[in-house]
Amino acid sequence: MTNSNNISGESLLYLTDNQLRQGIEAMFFAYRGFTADPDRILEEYGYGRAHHRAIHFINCSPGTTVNNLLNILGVTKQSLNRVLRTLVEDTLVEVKIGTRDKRERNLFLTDQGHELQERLSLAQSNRMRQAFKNAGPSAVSGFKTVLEAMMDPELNKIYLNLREAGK
Amino acid sequence: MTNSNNISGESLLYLTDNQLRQGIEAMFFAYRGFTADPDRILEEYGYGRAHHRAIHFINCSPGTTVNNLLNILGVTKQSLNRVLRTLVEDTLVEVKIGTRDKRERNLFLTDQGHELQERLSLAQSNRMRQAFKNAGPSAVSGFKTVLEAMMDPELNKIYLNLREAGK
DNA sequence: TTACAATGTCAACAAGACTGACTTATTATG
DNA sequence: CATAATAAGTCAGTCTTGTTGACATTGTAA
Repeated sequence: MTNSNNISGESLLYLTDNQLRQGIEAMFFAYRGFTADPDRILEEYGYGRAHHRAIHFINCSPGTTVNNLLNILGVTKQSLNRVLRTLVEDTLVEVKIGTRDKRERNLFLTDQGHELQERLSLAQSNRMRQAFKNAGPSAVSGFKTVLEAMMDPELNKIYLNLREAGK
Repeated sequence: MTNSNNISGESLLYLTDNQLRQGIEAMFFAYRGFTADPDRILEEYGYGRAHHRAIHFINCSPGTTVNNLLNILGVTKQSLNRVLRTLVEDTLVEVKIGTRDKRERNLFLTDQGHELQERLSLAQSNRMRQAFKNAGPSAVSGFKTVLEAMMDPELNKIYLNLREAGK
């Protein structure tokens, strides 16, 4: 069994090199599963994960600014702009000049954008729902606890802010 | 609190759209933390994540073949070969002609390769150890359970094989 | 001997990240 | 008001890492 050398109890065992290595590999393989379903949908549109991320976070925070999105995504202005430009050209994203500060651009999904967003979200949520169902509530709680502890502190802040924004 | 609308108990609440969305975002932000430390080390060498992955799995299964590595990594022969070639040129990886089947190439880390592997592993493990420590044993168990449920079935098989190989 | 398999290689291409430099509006500050 | 700072967009060039397709080499198996 996995616990053949469990002499000192789980509280000590769970930090062995082997357990850590398994954690690393679990992240690697699970992340591939995590992105596999949306990737197939995006391919139809000629889009990539960068488009997915932009759509996801514009949907979460409608009216968000470009700068805000840059902070969340952690990429350069030039990199985001390329993606944003195609989404605007394809009328999935709408750009409105800021009301308070006219330098800012507020980003919104169009109806078409929402349509794709929902397809992507459904595909990704279905897999996560299935995983959560199989694992059970307490496993889900542990899953989130570990992931939150694994984030960089600034990213954890952003994550928690989004959490509140989602009511 | 997060449970302000917890009327029907956790067993029903944990599958709401919001909980699923949070799971998706947790994966996104945690994966960035997961790769941040190794990325900084790899930069010194002019390497990328592709090199890290190759080094990791050669270390786990010394003497593995190219085909085997292709299955694990899920990339094309050409893509892996480019990475492998630089690692061999830099004498981090050694290639030996197969004994059973002389068409096969068995891959090993050199001493230099082990050195980098240990630096990378240490950096990544440290973060995971910290996360595991903060979260506690039962959270770690839940973390792995959910990740395993999230993998594609074939990837889960590969993951479980590696788990056994690691004693 | 012929077919198949494992590997390596060449070329061309694309997504998506980066840096650096520069422009255009607009706002804030002295 | 003039100047500095900010938000955004753009152009050009580079890098990594993935892709296809075609082809060569070597070794195994039918």
